[in-house]
Amino acid sequence: MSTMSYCSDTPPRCYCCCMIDPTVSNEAALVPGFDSAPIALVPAPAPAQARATLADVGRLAGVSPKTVSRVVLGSSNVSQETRERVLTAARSLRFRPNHLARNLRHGSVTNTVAFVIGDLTNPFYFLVAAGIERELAGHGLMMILAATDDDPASEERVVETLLKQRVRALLMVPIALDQGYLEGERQLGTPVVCIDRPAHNLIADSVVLENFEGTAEAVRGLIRAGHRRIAFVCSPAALYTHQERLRGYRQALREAGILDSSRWERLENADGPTAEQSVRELLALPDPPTAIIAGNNRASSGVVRALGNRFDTVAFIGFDDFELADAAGISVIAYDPAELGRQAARLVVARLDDPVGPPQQIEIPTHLIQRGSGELGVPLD
Amino acid sequence: MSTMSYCSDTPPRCYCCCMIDPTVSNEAALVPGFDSAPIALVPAPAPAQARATLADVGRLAGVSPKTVSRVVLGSSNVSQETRERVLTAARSLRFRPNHLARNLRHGSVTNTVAFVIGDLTNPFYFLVAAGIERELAGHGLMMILAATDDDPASEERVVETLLKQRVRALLMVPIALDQGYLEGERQLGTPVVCIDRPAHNLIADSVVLENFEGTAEAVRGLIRAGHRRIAFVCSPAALYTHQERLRGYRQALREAGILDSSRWERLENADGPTAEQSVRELLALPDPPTAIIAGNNRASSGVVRALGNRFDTVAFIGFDDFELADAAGISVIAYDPAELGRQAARLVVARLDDPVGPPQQIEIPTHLIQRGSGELGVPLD
DNA sequence: AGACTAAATGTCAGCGTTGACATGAATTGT
DNA sequence: ACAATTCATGTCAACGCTGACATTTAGTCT
Repeated sequence: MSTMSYCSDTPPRCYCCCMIDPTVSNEAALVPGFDSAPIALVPAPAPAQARATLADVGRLAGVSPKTVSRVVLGSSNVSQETRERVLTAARSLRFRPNHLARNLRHGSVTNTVAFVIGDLTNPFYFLVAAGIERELAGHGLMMILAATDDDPASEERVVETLLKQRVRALLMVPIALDQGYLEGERQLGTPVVCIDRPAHNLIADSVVLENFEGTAEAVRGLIRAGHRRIAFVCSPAALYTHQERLRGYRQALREAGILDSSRWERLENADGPTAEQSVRELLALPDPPTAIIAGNNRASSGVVRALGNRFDTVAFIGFDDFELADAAGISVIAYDPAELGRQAARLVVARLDDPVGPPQQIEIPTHLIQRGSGELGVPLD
Repeated sequence: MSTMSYCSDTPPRCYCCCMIDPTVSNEAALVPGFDSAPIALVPAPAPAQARATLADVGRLAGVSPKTVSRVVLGSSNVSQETRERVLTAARSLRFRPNHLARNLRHGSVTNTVAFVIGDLTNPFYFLVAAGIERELAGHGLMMILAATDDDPASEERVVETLLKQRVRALLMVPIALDQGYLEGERQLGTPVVCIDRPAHNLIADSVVLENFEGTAEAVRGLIRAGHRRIAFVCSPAALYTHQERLRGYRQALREAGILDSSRWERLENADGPTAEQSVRELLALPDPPTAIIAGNNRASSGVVRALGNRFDTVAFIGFDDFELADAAGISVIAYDPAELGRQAARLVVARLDDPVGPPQQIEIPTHLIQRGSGELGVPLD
């Protein structure tokens, strides 16, 4: 059948070293820059029965493949009698039109839109994906999900693979510092829409949150409630979103005459444990903060853990809503992640329609949900 | 360019009635059963510059398309000098091999595996998807996500669309009551792997949770702690998973001599509010339960809300872990959703390797995480 | 030198589909 | 009754790519 050697006689076998895809032929050794993925594909199964084509159906129905094609596409120029004969034949052969061939014929335009995410385990992106999926489905487009594991180098590799599959458009959460490698593709007509952060060195549409204003407004509320020592706990400042939120935080403080807040800023790491640690440190200060802002949902988890029973002595507002925040009475700066996805998908569709219009940037509004934790006043010292 | 009429002069335009895909030609009216989706596609953009093909690159480099193909595939039978000339030409034309054409040539076998989910907004499936994506990526396969919105009728429609795209395999959370419509496709060599619940009328591999034993073991623990009035709150009993968990619950009670538990079973609806309501009702009984089992994570949310401050008087164990359950000290029957996805993806790969082996069913182990809420004893009456 | 091998490259066909165009039959108009 | 029109169907080529096979060129061996 095919010449394969395995390192084990019985399944489960090793697929990383033993498998050679017979459909790729033994020519395939893959060249960097083109088919760079150093991954052996699993072999195609040997089908007991071949898949029926238009020609097969035509043969059975006694008509030409073209007539079958007409029936399948619903052309009106087919006699009722022929149509029925063809449909019967098609059903009996379990015919299913081959969209690869159709798309090739039509200039290799597919209905697939890729969504490239860094970290698949962040529930935030899932809700975004849900919004995208739904919006795209309404336009006959399918969403393909690809992850880059937050690895900038992997981003280009993944995108390259997707482009070879001729995806119709790209939706992405930019990870790499430079998306310039996509400029050529954009000129070839592939829309690129960035989500949550803007692209660099690439003319692309984008959908971002009201990071600056949302955070500033929350901090202004704390200040109005009398707080002066307000901490900001978050992930590395390098990320666009966190930059913006930090800017918003500082802006609100500045308005209140607090010019240097570096003492209350903890920006090192997004992971729960570290945010948790930061909060413990802050609370151990001789003049601990009376209010805390968490820059994202992971930081919020950390803050919740660190506050423990001191929960009603320190005001707290988190950016991003999370499950059970309502039950716990935690105030958050919230927004609709699905709306983010929906708007991004809309931009894709708009861009497919008008490839040359000026780039658009949509800002998804945020709003403060008051549940108690953010409305605490300043404790009497 | 193309003959399109819009119902509005300026974007954003209506894409549901105005758009005709010029690539699909005006023949396209779509026939039920084949291209049934009643959705007009967005038009292909008019690229400023055409996409380069092997022939274009060959022309520029002064060689035949086949030689370019050899270079791209990394064949060794190309002189170093030619190789470089070709690579230069390819880069300057921004050449990118067309996988549609390649796949067509190779018998329409793609590297795309579809994951069909009912409800995209359930974070559980996202973690599963993450596991799938990662495992598949290791085998050179991409994951395409499709949602059915928990609509059984939509399932077949979505699957049909995917099959026309010639996905390599199907991963699905079965929603419809019958997957028999896939039997033909399976015989054609497309592996089908069911996740979380088994398929009906279809020989398919599946990955499910240790629903029965996990629940039974949790209930046994409650019984050992002295509980006799143990409630079970969950979604409709029709779902396989909930059936199994309910069975496990009843089994453990039966072992303790409690033969009729219907009084403590609340199975109506998975949504938080309703589970919440159920718990309130249970607690209002003259002989309220001293322990509660929640059948899934949504029910758990409801229970948490309903318990409120009575949290330390009623023992509680939820099926499925959830964010901040640790901070809240809630005991859960947990498992690794990513592992579910990983194993499912492994089954896909194994099935691609051996299409005819006997169907496999993998059970993902669950384990009780004790955090306090499930270890409460029986209050003194 | 002539036969023989290996390496580099080319020619061709076909994967399944559908536009463009052609053909033949039935229907219409005058 | 005959051209003009409409309808049903067929033929062919091409989308981009790569296996199978053919050809050319350079290099090796006796």
